Amino acid sequence: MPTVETPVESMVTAFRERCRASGLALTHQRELIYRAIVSSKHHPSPELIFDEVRRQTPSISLATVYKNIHTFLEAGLLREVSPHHGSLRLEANLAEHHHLVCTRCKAIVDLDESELEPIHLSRKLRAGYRILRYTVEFQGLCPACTDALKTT
Amino acid sequence: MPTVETPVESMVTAFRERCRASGLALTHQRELIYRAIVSSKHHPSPELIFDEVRRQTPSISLATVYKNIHTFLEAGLLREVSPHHGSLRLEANLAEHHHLVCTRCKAIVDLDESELEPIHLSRKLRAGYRILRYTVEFQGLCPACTDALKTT
DNA sequence: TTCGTAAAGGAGAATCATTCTCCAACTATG
DNA sequence: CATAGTTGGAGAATGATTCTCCTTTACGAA
Repeated sequence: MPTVETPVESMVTAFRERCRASGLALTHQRELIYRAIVSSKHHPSPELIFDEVRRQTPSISLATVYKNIHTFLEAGLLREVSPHHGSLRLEANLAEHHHLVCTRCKAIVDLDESELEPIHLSRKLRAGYRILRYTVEFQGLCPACTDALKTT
Repeated sequence: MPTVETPVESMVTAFRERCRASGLALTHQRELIYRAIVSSKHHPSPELIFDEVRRQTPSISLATVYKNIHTFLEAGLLREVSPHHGSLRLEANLAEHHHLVCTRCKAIVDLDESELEPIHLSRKLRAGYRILRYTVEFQGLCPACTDALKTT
């Protein structure tokens, strides 16, 4: 009689199917990397994933971890937590406002607080957290990139 | 008769006062760097600020730009657009959810969509943008860091 | 104003994250 | 199990950021 799959296992199963559907070879390393990310309760960096995965397969290379992370991001199997992590980006506008981030050209446009209704938490936030502020990050395409993709 | 200050000039004036109040020496380079950021309509990277500032003072060093950005961030004169830009951070959870980011230890915790009321835009977003999704980034302190700061 | 001192700047090396190159090993298939 | 096309491994290369070390500057006191 079949055992109920744990959430991690069912995600790994789905992962295998999606690899097959996308024509991605199902290698030992890929499954380890994906499994490490799914199993993590945090939002691990490539370096952390590498450390984890290396415990199972010490010969794995950091470059392999990076390559597969990008492969998985393109296939939509993973998501990047920060839409603009590559380089420090600064602003002097200290008023509450939000951001529109173009996923293609990485432009960031301000959206004033007044353009949005206030956000309400429907439950008390977890005990022990001290929330100082929030920002809404909208992801999408800016006008120039919307056009560029139409033309292509 | 006094001229009305432009927004940029009034921010630079406030900047000078806040430097004095914080005991920061008011150098030529600092004012140039701050002015470059305030004048930018985008959210510039250190490299872009350097390029801009170098047009006025070709001898300025990139290290000076970085050092002062950090000084300004600590003094609360600037804000970092991304709360976690240093390294790629990943997640396999593709469902809509939000993040609590600890500004001290950089931990990122998930907050389910159901813990928040839906967000409504009170006006039509700027024409030409194509919004795909949004994420609310809450910034604050996690329980461990809240305790750590109490003790210190 | 001039000076002394602490703070800040400049140049380039060092470090850290990420990507690339190139060749060997492996997966999927027949 | 042979083969073609992917993928993996190792280390060099690149890009962003920080550090080191020495020189210059800002600014309060004389």
